[in-house]
Amino acid sequence: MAKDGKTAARGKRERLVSAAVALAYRQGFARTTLADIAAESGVPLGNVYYYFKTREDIGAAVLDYRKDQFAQARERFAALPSPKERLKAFVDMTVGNADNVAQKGCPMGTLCAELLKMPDAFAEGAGALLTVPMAWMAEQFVELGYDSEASDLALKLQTGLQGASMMTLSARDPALLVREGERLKGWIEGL
Amino acid sequence: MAKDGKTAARGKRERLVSAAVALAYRQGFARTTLADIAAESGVPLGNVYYYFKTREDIGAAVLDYRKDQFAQARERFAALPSPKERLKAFVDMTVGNADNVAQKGCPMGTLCAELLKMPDAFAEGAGALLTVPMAWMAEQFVELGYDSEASDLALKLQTGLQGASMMTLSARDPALLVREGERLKGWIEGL
DNA sequence: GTCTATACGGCGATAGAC
DNA sequence: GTCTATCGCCGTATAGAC
Repeated sequence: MAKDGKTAARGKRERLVSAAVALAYRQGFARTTLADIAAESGVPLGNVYYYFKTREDIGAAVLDYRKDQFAQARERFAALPSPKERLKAFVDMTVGNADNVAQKGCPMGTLCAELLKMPDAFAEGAGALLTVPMAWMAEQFVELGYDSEASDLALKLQTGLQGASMMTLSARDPALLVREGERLKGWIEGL
Repeated sequence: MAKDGKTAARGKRERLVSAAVALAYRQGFARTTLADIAAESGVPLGNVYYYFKTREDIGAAVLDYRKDQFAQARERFAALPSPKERLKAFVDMTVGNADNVAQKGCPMGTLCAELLKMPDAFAEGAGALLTVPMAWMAEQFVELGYDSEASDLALKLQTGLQGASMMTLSARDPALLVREGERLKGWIEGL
């Protein structure tokens, strides 16, 4: 199956993006070279340019990957019966990554912070990594009947998760994020 | 006054560090070159190496500068009569920087996150940028009589500030940090 | 589509005159 | 202590054979 070039090409492109995402998360995008990405994905350096015209394009692909990651999670959460369960599932998703967060920070938050310090064209849209999930949270709170306060509550939840992620990273202690996650889930449950 | 070399040297060194700190805050340390720092401080490139053996040493100086910045704030806060006022002064310090935070994030938090992704030797001690202030907060809460919960309360405060800073950056809206700061000060006041 | 070889520029770092 | 000139490496990007 799928012996055609397009499929092979897509597979390689995906491997390149995966490698770039992993490396950008581990060591920051700025410090990630094309040689790093080529090595990690097993693609020869020169071939990278068949899939991406410039390094900047790879950065854009990394950003898109992370955005898509939330979009997919959002679809999974949509299957859950209540807004509270959906919100708690989001918290669980973050908490489930606690070990990584303690070493490399929140995948969305750290990428967002890094890209927003880059020249305008490149940074464009990086803020969405955190604001789009927050807007989704607000929708859930609306569904819970908190019309006027929905965006405040969403801000509070996303702030709590991001703050906890930052402190988890600085203290290098996953338990911290786990604990804050439990607290936030309790808060959601009690609303 | 101060015609001797040592003083001139110290002045130049300080200008170099100031430039490095500003550039690392604005565009990240990874993307900051020695040429950038030399240009911004008005020191010729070759002369930079009289003050710093390696680029890594400049990174260490930037980290030290930020650590010292808190140490100095801590001394100022010590003059305030009550723990609550000291804690609120800390919040005010962060909120007072809201316009910068909206563009470049928390000076401590973003540097901490960036350095902690670097090789071990370099990252060593970057976590202190957030954990040392948190430990100071805990001392204030102890003084308020919250012995057993002091570190939880400190974590909550620092988490709130860092989370608010991250969301302020991603939304590029200073008002967000101002609002969260007011909320946190109200919480402190009511303890 | 794939991969090797290489051009080109920029960056960290050094040499050495002043 | 100060500064110019420059070296060598590495990173992005391209040329061109297969």
